[in-house]
This record gives sequence, structure tokens and C-alpha cells, in this order.
Amino acid sequence: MSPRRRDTEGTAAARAGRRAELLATAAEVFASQGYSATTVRKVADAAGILGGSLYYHFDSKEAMADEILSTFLDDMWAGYDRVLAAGLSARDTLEQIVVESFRVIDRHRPAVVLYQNESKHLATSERFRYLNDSRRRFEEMWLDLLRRGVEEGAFRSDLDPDLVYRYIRDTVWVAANWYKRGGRLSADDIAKQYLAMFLEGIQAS
Amino acid sequence: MSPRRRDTEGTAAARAGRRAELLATAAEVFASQGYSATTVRKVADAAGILGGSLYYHFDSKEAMADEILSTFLDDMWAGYDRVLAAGLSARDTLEQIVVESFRVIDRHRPAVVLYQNESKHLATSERFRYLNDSRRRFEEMWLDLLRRGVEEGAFRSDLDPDLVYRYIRDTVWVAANWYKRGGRLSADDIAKQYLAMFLEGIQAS
Amino acid sequence: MSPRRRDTEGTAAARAGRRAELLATAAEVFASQGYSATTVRKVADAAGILGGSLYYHFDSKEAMADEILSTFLDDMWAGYDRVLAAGLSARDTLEQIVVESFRVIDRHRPAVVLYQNESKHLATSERFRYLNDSRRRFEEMWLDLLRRGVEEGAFRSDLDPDLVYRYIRDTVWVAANWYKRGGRLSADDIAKQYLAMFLEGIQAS
Amino acid sequence: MSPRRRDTEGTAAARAGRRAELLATAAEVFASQGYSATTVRKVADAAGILGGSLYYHFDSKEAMADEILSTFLDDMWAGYDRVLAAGLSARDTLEQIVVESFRVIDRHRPAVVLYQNESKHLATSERFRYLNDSRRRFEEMWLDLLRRGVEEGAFRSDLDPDLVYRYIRDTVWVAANWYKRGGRLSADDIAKQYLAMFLEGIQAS
DNA sequence: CATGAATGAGTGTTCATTCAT
DNA sequence: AATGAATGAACACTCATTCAT
Repeated sequence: MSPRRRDTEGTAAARAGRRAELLATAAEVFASQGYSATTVRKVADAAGILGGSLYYHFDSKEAMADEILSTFLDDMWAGYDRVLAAGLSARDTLEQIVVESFRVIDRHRPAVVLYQNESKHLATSERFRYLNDSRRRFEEMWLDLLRRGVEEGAFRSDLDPDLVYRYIRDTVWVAANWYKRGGRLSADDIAKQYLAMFLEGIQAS
Repeated sequence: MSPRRRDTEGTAAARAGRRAELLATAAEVFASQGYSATTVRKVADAAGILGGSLYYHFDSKEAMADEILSTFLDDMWAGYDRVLAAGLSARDTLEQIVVESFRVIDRHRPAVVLYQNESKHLATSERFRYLNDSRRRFEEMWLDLLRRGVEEGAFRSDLDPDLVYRYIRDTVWVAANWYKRGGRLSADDIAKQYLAMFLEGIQAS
Repeated sequence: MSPRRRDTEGTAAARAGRRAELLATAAEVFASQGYSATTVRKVADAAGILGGSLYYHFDSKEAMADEILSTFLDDMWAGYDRVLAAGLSARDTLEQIVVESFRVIDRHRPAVVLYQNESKHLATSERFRYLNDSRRRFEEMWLDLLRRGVEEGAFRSDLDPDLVYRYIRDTVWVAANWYKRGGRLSADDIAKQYLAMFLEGIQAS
Repeated sequence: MSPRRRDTEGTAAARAGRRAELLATAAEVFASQGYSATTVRKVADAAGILGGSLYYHFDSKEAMADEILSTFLDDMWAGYDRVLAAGLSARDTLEQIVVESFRVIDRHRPAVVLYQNESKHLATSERFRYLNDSRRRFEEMWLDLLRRGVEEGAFRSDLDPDLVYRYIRDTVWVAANWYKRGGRLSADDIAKQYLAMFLEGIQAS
């Protein structure tokens, strides 16, 4: 490794680090104020620079949202794919997927909130077509999983599959709105209790 | 009833009707595009009038959101209060509250979506203080209900009450995002299945 | 005089009375808020009717200003012409003109304020050309009067005539801004004291 | 003085200079068209920039008026205070105050016109409370001065003090409407002749 | 990398005006 | 005579974006 190469790497890494910092800030502001209500200036203020200066790093406000969302989705699918590749039973897969989901929320909370609130709207633009792709793959994954669980005798057969899908999907992801890293309950704690409710319900047995 | 009185009533009713029409349109647009991303002109377009004409009926965009939200919340609490006054067991109360919630979603779908997405943001302004009041009352009602259910031996005691509260709250209300009146499943159908999942879980027994 | 003619006259008189009432109201509002800052609705509110209803009586906001100003100017010139026709000395003429001016202020206070504040701006439009005509005639009248007074040995000759003209003009008319009918000093009282100051100054002799 | 400090000063001075330029332009337009009838775009046009660009420099149209008026009033009172501190006789003080007033008109002509025409209206808003404060202090100063002049035997005692105050106040300030820098008569020339008229009147002696 | 100044399209809102009733 | 509802142009102001420095 030549010093020159080290310098270049150092610079590139520094730049990437700055990008990541700015994106984290932007995601936080987008999540807390809403994408549309967030001005570029607010993001810049939160980052301690002037509005125009963000354009040195990003092409547009949309580009920031794009990078925030695609980073989150890539990470999410990497985790899901690991689980799905493990060849577990439907019940165990569901467990792992839910656990993985709360870990993703832990790592990408503001991005998840942004996704939750704005993906429907953003997906109308060509640039965000992948949001729809992801959503469709997500839906297929869950419907397959639920169907398999019924076949394997693990899940009840008297419930509407679409409804069950939406039930779990909504419940898990909307939790990003209140989840706080380092709070009383860890992501894994929440996953465990949510799973208990999904599977067994809240009724005393 | 004299003709004159009928005329007056007709006029007043017509005016109220127009307001309600415009509010319904506005709620629809706010819900589908987001409050902040919705321009007053978009609302007016959807209503078939010009942007400025809305101001004959309403003081501001905020005033429209205000009326939409307070109408919905008033109706919701009227329903809840009827249930709570009936003196049912915790389990039956939960059932009725969930059923009532889906009926409110049926009647006020766009308002519920608006509430879901924007109340946090809107509540920072004095005018929408009642949003916070309602949220607090809502939270108390649920925590009381869940505590009582545990005492009555109806609900499991091994779950975190705050978490259960959020679980049910989120799951019910977020359904407003996809619920469609006149779809395959009625509001009561959805309530019934959601209750089954809340209480018994999706696991085969 | 036939009954029919009396009816017609009665109606016409009533209509003219309503016009005059509305114009008085409009003048009051124009004077107190400024022509441009006064909305048609404010005038209508002050008159106890709705904004659109004013258009039954007047063609436009400008038409109201027009009628207010021309009525005032006509009355003012009628008074001035009476004075000028009397063939008095310059000194006595000045006295009478000043007295007459304060009487016009008494009768048309809001119109005078409107004239003071807006004539410059309004006079750019064709419709208000008469404002410039009046101003020019007014200026000529005063310069003649002052010149004659110097010739007659009544007025000092060491002062700039233009300056003296502006001095008196401004001082008299700007009083409309604070003059109140029925106040401690009548219009004639003020005229007398102003004349004392114009002629003799405030210095003890 | 280090180069760095010089740079910083240069930049700050340049910014202040731009502000002052824009304010001078705005004052000119406000004075000639009236505050309310002046659109922000007209101001921007006169400054050779676009409407929105003004908001980089100022928070609002009101903020411009605020800065214009407070700058003028601060300068005026600084001048008055110098005169008042000199301990002159009432007569000499009056002379100096009038001279100073015309110098202020010379330096702040459009601001004075703006003040004249709009202060009554603007002063209703909290932000412009200082307009009322200044007006009150101004009134007290004059009434004190006139009373002292009578006591010192310099001014006539047969005139109404309030009336004399208004007479002088109006006459001096309304001159801002026609005063032109570099015209036939300098500010000091006008002051001298106005003083002659105030003190001795226009009557030949 | 960042700033300061500007752009220009668009936003919520106002308002003079119209007109069927 | 007056109302109620609407129009459409204009307004103050915002904001994503650009660019010379």
C-alpha cells in the first residue's frame, strides 16, 4: 500500500464519511418533519452548513431521499436473503424475518419512517421505481411464507392471507415511528414480544 | 313549518352541505398526497373550482385540516364513549372498541390517514392542541383497558403493557391506509379477523 | 307636481341618499386606512352590506374615490369662486380663502385626507385628470394672490413666492388629518389662529 | 490590521452596503407609490433583481419599512439631542430644531414621506411600537419648547399651544413631499425662510 | 468544501369584480 | 337592493437550485 494510495483512500473514505453523515442528518430531518415539509435549508442547518453547500455533495433533494432509501432497502434485503437462504420452517422463518426487521429498524430508523410515509408518493417517479419492485417482492415473500405456514400446519387456515400479511407488515414497520435506540426495550426485546402476540395473541390461555 | 323557514333551512343546509363536500374532497387529497405536499390549488381542482374560491368557505388550508380532524375525532369519541359507558368486561370492551374503530375508519378514512401522518407535526401549533389531548385520552383509555383485562384474567400478564398498547393502536389505525369501502372485506369483517389475531394469534392451536 | 312625479322624486332622492351615505362611509374608511389598503369588503362591512352589493351602487372602487373627490373639489371651488368674485384686497382674500378652506375641511374631512394622500397617485390615470387641473388652478390662484399682496404692500417681498405658496397650502390642508368636527376648536377658530400665525408669526412683538 | 481582518471587514461592509442600497431603493418606491400600493416586485424591479431575491436580505416587506423608519428616527433623534443638549434659549432652540429637521429631510427624504403617510397605520402593529414612542417624545419636546418660549417672552402667549405645535410639525415635515436635493433652494435655505414665516409671519411690517 | 447572492417557479392567500338568484 | 358563490389576477413569501468566488 503506497502512501499515495493511502492518501487517496483516506480522502475518498473521508468524503464517503461526510456523505454518510449528511445523509444521516437528512434522514433524521426527513423522518421528523416529513419529506415534503423539510426544506433543504433545514437539512443544511442541521448539518451546520448553508443550503447551497449541500449541492456540492448531492444533486438534489430527491437524490438524498434516493440514497437514504436504497441504502436501507439494500441492507434490509441482504438480511432477509440470509434468512430465506437458511431453509428454515415457515414458523422459524417468520420468527427470523421479524427479528431481522426490528434490527433493520434499529439500524435505519429514520429511513424506515421516510419509506413508510413517502414511498407511495415517491414511487410515482421513475427514479424510485425500485420502491415498487421492493414492495412487490416483499409482498410475495410474505404471502409465500404464510401459505407455506398453513400448509405446514403451523398457521391457522381460517384467516384471510392478504389481511394477515397487511397485519404483520403494518404492525412491524409502523413501530419505526416510536422506536428509540437505547430505550427500555431493545429491538430484539420488541421482536420477541411482537412475535408472541403475532403467534399466540394477547389472550390468557 | 312556514315556507320562509323552509327556505332559510334549505339555504343553511345547502351551505353546510357545500362545506362538507369540499372538506371531503380536501380530506381525500390530503390523505393521498400528504398535507404538506397538497397545494390548495390541487384541492380546488379536485373540487372543480379555483384556488382562491376555497377561501370563500374556509379561512385557510390549516382551517380545513382542523375541521376535518376535529369532526373525525368528535365522531370517534362519541362512539368510544358509548362503548365505555356500557359497563362491559375488558375483553368485550376491547372487542367493541376495535369494531368501533374500524367503523370510524369506514366513515372517516381520509381523515384517519391525515391524522396518522400529520398529527405529530400539526400538534405543535396551538390551534391543534386538541390532537394531543385526544392522543393522551386515547392512551389512558387503552392502558386502563389492558390493565383491567389482566386483572380480570382475560389478557396475558407476561407482555409489556405499553408495547401491547402500541401494537394494537398502530395495527388498527394504519389499516386506514389501505382500507377501501365496498371492498372484498367490510369494516366489520376486518375487525373480526383482527380481533382473532389480537386475541388468539395466527398460530394453529 | 303630480303624485307620480313625487314618487319618482322620492325614489330618486332615496337612491341619491343611499349613494351619499355609502360614499360618506367609503370616504371615512379610505381616509383612515388609506385608499390602497382599504378593501371593498371593509367599506361594505362598515356600511353593513356585503362586498358584492356595493357594485349595485358603484361601478368600481375607483368610481367611489372619483365621486368622493370630485364632490369635494366642486364644493371647494364653489366656495373659492364666491370669495374671489368679491373683489377684496389680497390680504382680505387670503383671509377668506383660509377661512373657506377650513370650512371645506369641516364639510369634507375624509375626502380632503384622501385627496392629500392619494391624489398624486390617482392623477396618473385618465379618469382623474381633473385632479391635476384643480391642482394647477389652485397653484395659480395662490401665486396670483401672493403676488398681488406684495404689490399691494400687504405681504413681505423678501420671501420666495413658491415657498410661501407651499407653506400655506401644506399647512392648511394637512390639518384635515387631525381636525375633528365638534372638537375643542371649531374650524373658524383654527382658521383665525392659523391666519394669525401666517400673517404675524408666533414671535412676541 | 491583518489582511484577514481587512477581508472580513470588506465583506461585512459590502453586505451592509448592499442592504443600504436596497433599503434606499425600497424607501424611494415606498415614498412615491405608497407602502401598501408598492409591491415587493416593484421594489425588486427598481433594484434590478427578482422579487424573491429581496428575501435573501430582508425577512419581509415590513422588515424593510422597519429598518427604513428606525434608521431615520435614530438619526433624527441624534440630531435633536445634540441641539437640546446645547442649553440654548427657546428661540434659538426652535431655530436649531427646524434647521436640523430640514437637514434630516435632506438625508432621509423618502423615509420621512413614508413616516408621514404610513406611521399611523403601521404603528398599530407591535413591531412598530417605537413609532408611537417617538411621536410622543416629539410632541413633548415641542410643547415644552413652546411653553418655555412663552415663559422667556420669546413667543406670543395668545395662541393655542397644541395648535402651534401641530402647525409647525405639519408644515416642516410635509415639506418632505416636494423637497428635492440639489434643487433651487437648499435645505438650509428652506429652513431659514420657514423660520422667518414661523416667527414673523408673511405680513409686511 | 463552502459561501453568498441570486433565480424562477410555485405556495397560500387576498381582493376587486361578476352574476345568477 | 342585496346575497352568496365564484373568478382570476395579483400578492407576499418560500424554496430547490445555480454559480461565481
